[in-house]
Amino acid sequence: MTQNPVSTDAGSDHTTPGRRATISRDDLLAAALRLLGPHRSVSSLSLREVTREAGIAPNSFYRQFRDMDELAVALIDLAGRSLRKIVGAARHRAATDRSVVRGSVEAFMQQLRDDDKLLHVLLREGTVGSDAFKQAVDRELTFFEEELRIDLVRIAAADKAALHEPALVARAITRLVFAIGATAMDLPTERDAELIRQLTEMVRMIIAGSRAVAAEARSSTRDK
Amino acid sequence: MTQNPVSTDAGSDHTTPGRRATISRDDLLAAALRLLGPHRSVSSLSLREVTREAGIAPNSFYRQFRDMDELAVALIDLAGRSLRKIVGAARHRAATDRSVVRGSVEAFMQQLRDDDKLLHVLLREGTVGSDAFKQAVDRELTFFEEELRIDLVRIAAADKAALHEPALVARAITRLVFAIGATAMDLPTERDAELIRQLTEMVRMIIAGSRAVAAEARSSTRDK
DNA sequence: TGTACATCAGTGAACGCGCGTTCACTGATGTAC
DNA sequence: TGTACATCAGTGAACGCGCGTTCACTGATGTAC
Repeated sequence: MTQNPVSTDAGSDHTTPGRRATISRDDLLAAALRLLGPHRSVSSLSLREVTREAGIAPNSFYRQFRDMDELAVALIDLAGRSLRKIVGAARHRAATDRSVVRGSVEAFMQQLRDDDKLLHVLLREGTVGSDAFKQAVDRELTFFEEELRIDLVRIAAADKAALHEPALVARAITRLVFAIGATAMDLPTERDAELIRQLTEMVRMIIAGSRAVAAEARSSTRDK
Repeated sequence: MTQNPVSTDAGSDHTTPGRRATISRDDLLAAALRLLGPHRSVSSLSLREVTREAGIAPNSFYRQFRDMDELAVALIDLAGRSLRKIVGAARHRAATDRSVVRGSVEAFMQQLRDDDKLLHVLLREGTVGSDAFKQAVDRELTFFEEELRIDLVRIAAADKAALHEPALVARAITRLVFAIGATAMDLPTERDAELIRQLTEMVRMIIAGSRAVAAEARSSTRDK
């Protein structure tokens, strides 16, 4: 299991007089993460469970968060930041390579298999929960899309192969990879290779489709 | 709000001596559906809530289902059957038309906007819940993929435009539409037109990409 | 048709449990002088 | 440096609540004769 640092400085340590702080927001976030797994989702965690795991009294929770929903949102922010860092690194590492797509997909699956709880949260909990929670998840997905879009445009320019609506391509890829990734969490590891192949193929099809549409649009404009 | 018939004959009405049956499995399923909405998911429903809504005593629940999980799975079966019927009809209606893709996407969104609770269930609850529940959702998605695959092959044959890995194409389209659809549930209706456009474009890109890859593979084989 | 009986769908009451939240508190830490 | 004081992070106990589940029951329905 990957050790998640949870060093988000979420509490904005203002140095005011008279304080102790033996327990921090991060401690609670870390405790919540420890409780998560294939069979425990954020929405099923109780306040008392988290404080029990963190080793503090239930009411101490309120010193850090208004309620569990606020903790859940903080968890999503954390997860998004963590994942973008990882996949971003993988993408730039592979950028010199020919196979950016496969490299990124592999990095993604690897992270999934390392049992990254943060990734689990982001992948599977986007559709259930409070509005604030759902918005937090959507925000992270949008960040992802934007980074991917920039990469796509860059690569397209380098390859001299224009893309049709790169923003849409980025969105489609992101949502698809996340959707398939979410189901992958419950599958045995033996299926990973096949899943990577399928995901890679899907992403390539989307990009090829975008190029085809772009080429088609260009030629039809020329025809006019 | 669409009136959902819930006439699944789920209880297998065996005519044994001495029975009454003033309440049925379907009554409980209907009650559960009534409670669902944008802010209530199946996993957050309690047994007592459902029986309250159905107007029976809490313990009567056990005459129909072992527990809430069994009810949730029954709900998924119902939802899958309902949605496949609707989209299947839309697809065949549009099959004569040129725009199968757009027609299907529109039918899908229309159903979503009719506040079809069954659709909500299927779209958004696939990743949280018991194993049995998740498997039920996955089963329905797989049915969907298979029907779509058959349609794709049929259309490709008619158009004389071969597809690369139609099964993968069907899977990508299904998962993508469901993922985007799930987020659409929370958006205001004004965004629908834009969403339909995006979804249609995405699906077309996937299909175009599949054709492009197929064409490329064919030409490279010919080159050999 | 009428009567005695068996079945079992649905009930009312009760259980123990974990929950979120509140309250007044305590005692270590940091500050002022 | 030493002392008195203010702050406030964390606490222990208690609350009322809705939950899932159990139990022995009741009374309408269908069956046998």
